Amino acid sequence: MKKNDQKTPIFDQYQQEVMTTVYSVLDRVKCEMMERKYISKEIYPVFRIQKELCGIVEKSIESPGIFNEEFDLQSPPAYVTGDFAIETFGLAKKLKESPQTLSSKVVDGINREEHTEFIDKAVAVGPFVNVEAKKNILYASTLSCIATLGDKYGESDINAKKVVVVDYSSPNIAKPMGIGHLRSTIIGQALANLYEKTGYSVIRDNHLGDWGTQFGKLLFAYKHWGNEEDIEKNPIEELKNLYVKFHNLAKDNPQMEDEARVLFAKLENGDPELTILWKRFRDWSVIDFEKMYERLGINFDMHIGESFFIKEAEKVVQDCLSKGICRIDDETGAVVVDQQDNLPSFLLRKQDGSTLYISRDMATLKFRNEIFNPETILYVVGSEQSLNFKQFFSLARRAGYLPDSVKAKHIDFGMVTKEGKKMSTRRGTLIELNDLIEQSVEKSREIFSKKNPSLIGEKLDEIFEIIGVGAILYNDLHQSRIKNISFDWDKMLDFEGGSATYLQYTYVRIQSILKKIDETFPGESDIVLDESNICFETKNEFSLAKKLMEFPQIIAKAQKTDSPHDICTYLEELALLFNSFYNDVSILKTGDDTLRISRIMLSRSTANVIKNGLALLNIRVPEKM
RNA sequence: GCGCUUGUAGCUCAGUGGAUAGAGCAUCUGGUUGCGGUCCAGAGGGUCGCAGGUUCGAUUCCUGCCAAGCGCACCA
Repeated sequence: MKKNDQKTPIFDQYQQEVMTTVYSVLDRVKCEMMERKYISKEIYPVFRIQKELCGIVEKSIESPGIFNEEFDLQSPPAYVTGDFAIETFGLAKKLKESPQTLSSKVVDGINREEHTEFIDKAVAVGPFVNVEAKKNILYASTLSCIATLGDKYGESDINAKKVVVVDYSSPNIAKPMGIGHLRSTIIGQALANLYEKTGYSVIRDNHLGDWGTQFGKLLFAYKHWGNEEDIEKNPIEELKNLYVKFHNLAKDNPQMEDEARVLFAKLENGDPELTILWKRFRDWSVIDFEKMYERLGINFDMHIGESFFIKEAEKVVQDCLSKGICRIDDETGAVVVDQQDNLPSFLLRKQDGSTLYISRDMATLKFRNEIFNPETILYVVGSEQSLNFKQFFSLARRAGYLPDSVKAKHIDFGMVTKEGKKMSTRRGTLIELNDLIEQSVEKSREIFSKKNPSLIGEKLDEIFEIIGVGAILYNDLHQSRIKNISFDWDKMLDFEGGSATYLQYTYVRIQSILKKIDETFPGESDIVLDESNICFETKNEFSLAKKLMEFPQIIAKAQKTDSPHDICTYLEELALLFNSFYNDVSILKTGDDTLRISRIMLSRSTANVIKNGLALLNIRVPEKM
């Protein structure tokens, strides 16, 4: 079918708007590359210790560079004395020596070293080396580092000057956004934050599902049952009703699907009337989505969407045909990509000539590479699409749209299920995001106004909003991505144990302590002691500081493995350690001035890290609750 | 039928080629006249789905099987 390139003025105007946004994002990224002040990895005690220990170990076994920069700082099990542990099995294999020989060599090397910054001494236990740190140095430099960096503690330059495009949320415009798209939105935003904090310049792209056969369906429904008045009043609700009505009737009238496809093909050929309608649907939806994004604290650089790429998608098909990696099917006339790399064959263009998801995605990929030159592209999309992404990446590599230098990752995640079944618009089991947020916020209002009746004032609504929204975000992020989440109102709104609320509460409690301190010892809550004066007394205090020290490393690992839930696990452990410390000693009653102020610094550092950690997950902390 | 993912404590989930597999909830015991108990400490509870294999060592890697979920061209 011959393409009609005469788009309506509306479409042209829309394309120009998109390009304006794209170039402003590009400017921002270029600027960032030149001017961003990165926090050097080298200033963090955790990385300095790692480097020091690695150096000594390599020296003591006379094998410089053997770790190849992959030396991991591990902690020994709880029942073993020692701050760090090294196991020599791996080395033994590489060097063809016995683990025991190596561990005693390493221990000798460590104990022989005189001018160390953090490392004190070591003992060998069979194949293990248990290392003791200079505890006071580790403790003081960690607290001092946090006090200096504040909100920036944890950021690093590990991935400085690299660009990542994160493609996430990507709701379909013809449908209301439900809890399924929430996962992509939340995970994508957390990953974008993680990448940014390790040095990446991040481009956040909401690749709207604003094209495709579902628009044919919506146009069909609108033409048959659409009521202007109702739509004006409540556009999103009415569009949803139309969509559901279509599906209900199409079950018994399969020809409706064909008619919808015809309408979509007309739209793709630039039918002016349909284009105007399409643009209206799109605008309404975007406005509606924006409200939700704002509430969840999600921010995108652009909402380009698939519709932008339809012309280029056709060129992609032509290009692939000329490169001989796909063919026109003799019988149907559709464009087919044959079985390759053990992947089943699939279509690149429909029989009626209109584009498909994968051809538009190919064009999108080409565009992103040409304009932004990214090091990595993340596609945050549910795992039910994993076959599609394998086909897409395989085709893109063969077509030369995805050079080996560019990493493309499908960040997959499990579904949100209800009673073991996927929730969907069609089944009517979809829970809408608005309802979810409302209910969560209401629940937090209910619980906290009862628990803490003294909580009054104008900021109350904001506090409940922070708690309610935090509970939703955390519920989604605290378990590993890949697993299905079974949807359960009670669990989602459970504010106990391993929840955002527990972490927020710990933060608030620290703020309260600091306030109390200022009443008794005015001005002490924000004193920063000189490193040489910072001290501690109990084991709990040290364990807490050691945990605080690990934070930058945890961020690096969470980014590297695309696992926001590592941050959750870490924060829960941290909060537990703080609560132990809190239970153990009274800061207010600490008589010794430097010890008391050190403890205040420790508490403030903990609050700081909880805040920074939750911020990575897009969760805010209230000042009271 | 083929492919992908998952299977760890009663429940929800972490974790790992190596030292005695961990949290939260639930159950039981103890602490607290507090810096906000939405806390802390402790106990019980596990053949890490089953069976083989690789390895000095496997819950982790490989193979087979069982169970659940998802996917397998004109949807996205």
